[in-house]
Amino acid sequence: MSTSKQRLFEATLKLASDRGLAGLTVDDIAAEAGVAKGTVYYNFGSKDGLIDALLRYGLGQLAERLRAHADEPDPVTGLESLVDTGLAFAAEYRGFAQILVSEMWRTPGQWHETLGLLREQIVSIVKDQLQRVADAGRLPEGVQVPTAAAGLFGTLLVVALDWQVFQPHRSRAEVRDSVLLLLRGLAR
Amino acid sequence: MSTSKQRLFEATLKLASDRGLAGLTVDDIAAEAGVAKGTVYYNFGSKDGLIDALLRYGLGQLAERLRAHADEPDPVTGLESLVDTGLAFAAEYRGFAQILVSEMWRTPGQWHETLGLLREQIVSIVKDQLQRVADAGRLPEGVQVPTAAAGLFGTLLVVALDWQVFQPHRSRAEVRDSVLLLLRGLAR
Amino acid sequence: MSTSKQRLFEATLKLASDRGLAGLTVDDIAAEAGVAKGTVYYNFGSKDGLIDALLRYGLGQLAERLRAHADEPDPVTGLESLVDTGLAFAAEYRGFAQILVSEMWRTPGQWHETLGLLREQIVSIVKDQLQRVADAGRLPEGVQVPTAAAGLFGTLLVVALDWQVFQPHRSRAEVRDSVLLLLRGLAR
Amino acid sequence: MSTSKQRLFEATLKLASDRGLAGLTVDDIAAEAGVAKGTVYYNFGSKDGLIDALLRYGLGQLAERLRAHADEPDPVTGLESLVDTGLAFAAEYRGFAQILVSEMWRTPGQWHETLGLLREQIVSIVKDQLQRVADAGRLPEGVQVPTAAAGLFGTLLVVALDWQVFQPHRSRAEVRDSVLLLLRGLAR
DNA sequence: AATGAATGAGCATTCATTCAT
DNA sequence: AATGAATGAATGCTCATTCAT
Repeated sequence: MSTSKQRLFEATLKLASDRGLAGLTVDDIAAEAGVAKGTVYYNFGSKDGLIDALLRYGLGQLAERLRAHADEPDPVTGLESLVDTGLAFAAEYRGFAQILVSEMWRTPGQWHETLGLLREQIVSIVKDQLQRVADAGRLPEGVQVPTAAAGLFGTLLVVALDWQVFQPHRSRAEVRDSVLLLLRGLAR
Repeated sequence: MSTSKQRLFEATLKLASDRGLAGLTVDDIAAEAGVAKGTVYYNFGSKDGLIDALLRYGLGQLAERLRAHADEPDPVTGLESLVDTGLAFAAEYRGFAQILVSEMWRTPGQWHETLGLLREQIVSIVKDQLQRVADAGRLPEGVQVPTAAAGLFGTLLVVALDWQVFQPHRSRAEVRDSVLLLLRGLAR
Repeated sequence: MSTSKQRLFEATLKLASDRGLAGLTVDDIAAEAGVAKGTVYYNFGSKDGLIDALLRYGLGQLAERLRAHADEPDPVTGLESLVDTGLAFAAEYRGFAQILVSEMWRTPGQWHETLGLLREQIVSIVKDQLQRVADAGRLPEGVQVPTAAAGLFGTLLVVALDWQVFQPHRSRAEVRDSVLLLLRGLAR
Repeated sequence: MSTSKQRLFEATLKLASDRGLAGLTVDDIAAEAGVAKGTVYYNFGSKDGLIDALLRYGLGQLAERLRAHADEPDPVTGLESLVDTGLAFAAEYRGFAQILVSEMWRTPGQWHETLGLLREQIVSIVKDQLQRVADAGRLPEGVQVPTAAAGLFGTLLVVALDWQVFQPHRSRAEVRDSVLLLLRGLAR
């Protein structure tokens, strides 16, 4: 990836953490990245194009990290590891998580299509891990894996943000453990 | 409440469902409500004033409905009832749920203060209900009630929206049951 | 017509005479008219909208003036009078004539549709006058009235502009007479 | 002429037919020509330089064609032949004719100086031909040759474009004949 | 001789807000 | 209590031009 693109991604993420996507101007992004405004349009065509590319890039990174735990032998441990990874990612890229939660469920939002596809990707990883837990007979009867996966994804996102925004005094370990406790409720 | 205010609330909610708060103009809101633009400023002082009042109004309604189940004798049944009510509210006022999820965790968001107060109110209701479950010894050991309450609030919001936006074919009953199943995992 | 609209028409015409339509900025038009930039958008929706309205307004004025000579008893005199009126109009509203000649034959130009309709209107007036000349047996045999009308309209426009731009030293009377001489060639 | 220059001329002409000069970007021209944007600046120094060179090139071609009929023995036949050639040129290079008519009478237009010189060249050829007709005593008395020449040039341009844009169904022969009929009116 | 990534001044447009009625 | 014409700061975007390769 070109230096300009990388710098613009980083600048966008940094500013989005502070102000959200709505209050983000191309002027500011370019200034923060240390490039001219035109560079945004040369590389991404539009502000939307930049955000779209950023979403794909960021969610790609997340997917990669989440997949890294797929080969854990114990399915429940793997699921816990997945949760831990998700939390760590949200903490590291808070701006990104805020973008996701702001835009993901906006009906015809400008990036709805992109987000739908990316969500499918992530949810699918969670689903696979949950399925392994289910196959091991460690999910309560009646739980539908696809629904549970979608729910778990959203919950993780929201819990991570709630922690950062409203309970910043809590340690990451505390939050991770409380989510894991909830998950543990699932296991017989 | 005056007719104009009521009409403006309804118009805002309707439009927010389609476009989110960011893409909402005072012109559009006034047109949808069938009043002149000046009326918004006469009644609420500013666009932010309108949104702020709308948030207080909507969350007040939600709090009222949630509290209605506080006197259920069995705490677990009460918790389930609370979830059911939350889902129903989100389905009925989708635009409102979208506003919440879009704005709630935006750090210096324009309505951050208002939302923080309102969130506290709702989370507190959930917390009370969860505490009753804990007091009855039906929560897994180690679960911290305040954390769990915040998490449950966010999860409910997110699951409801995910249902409406990405899985509209599913019936409300299905979604409710799957959330309840997860909750049931908590109970021994 | 509102004051703002009128002022914007006049300002646009004035500036278009100096710089043509291409080099015209909304900032400059608004400043010249003594209104805020937003007023352009409030009244006309866009820069194109302003130009479009201006074309309709200006061509309407021209049509009105041209029709004023329709009741001249002698058809050839009427035609000469029409030419004279056209020249006077072009001299008075040079900017308008420049807009017309710049945009009229631009294939998918932004105002192509509007211009086509308006051209039809003017050409039709010329056509009626020419038809009266033809009915009086004073057109050379074989001349097709519709074609001749379209040609006369364009010629008038171009001769008027050529006079103003490249031969400003010539008096209006001279130019009028030379065009009339050409026309007189038509008459037996 | 280098290949790049030729390709850029052709590309500019092609695009100008569709969009006029104003809506023409260096990006588009270079893309259409199949060269890099920098090549325009390497060869012509600026966009204006390219247009300027194109105008000289195109009008040179036209002048060459028009002069080819100067040795026709009968002056009226020569004039008719000149008209025919002009129409044919406009039909072949419509984009060029559109550029001319759009820019020729724009007062301080960017290429005003160049266009003035070139116009003089063409008008001079027409003037010579008309003078021969006048010398043969076949112009109505009182017609001033310089004025008539300027008028004929503009008329030809405008009639040709009107035909292409608003009356494309008419055959070229028809248009030629109707212009010639008008001219014939000039002859005793 | 040619390239194309990068630039930044300039522009059309949006929209919350004001105020005279 | 309500209106809507007018405002102007703010913003996304365009495009001719430059320059290192």
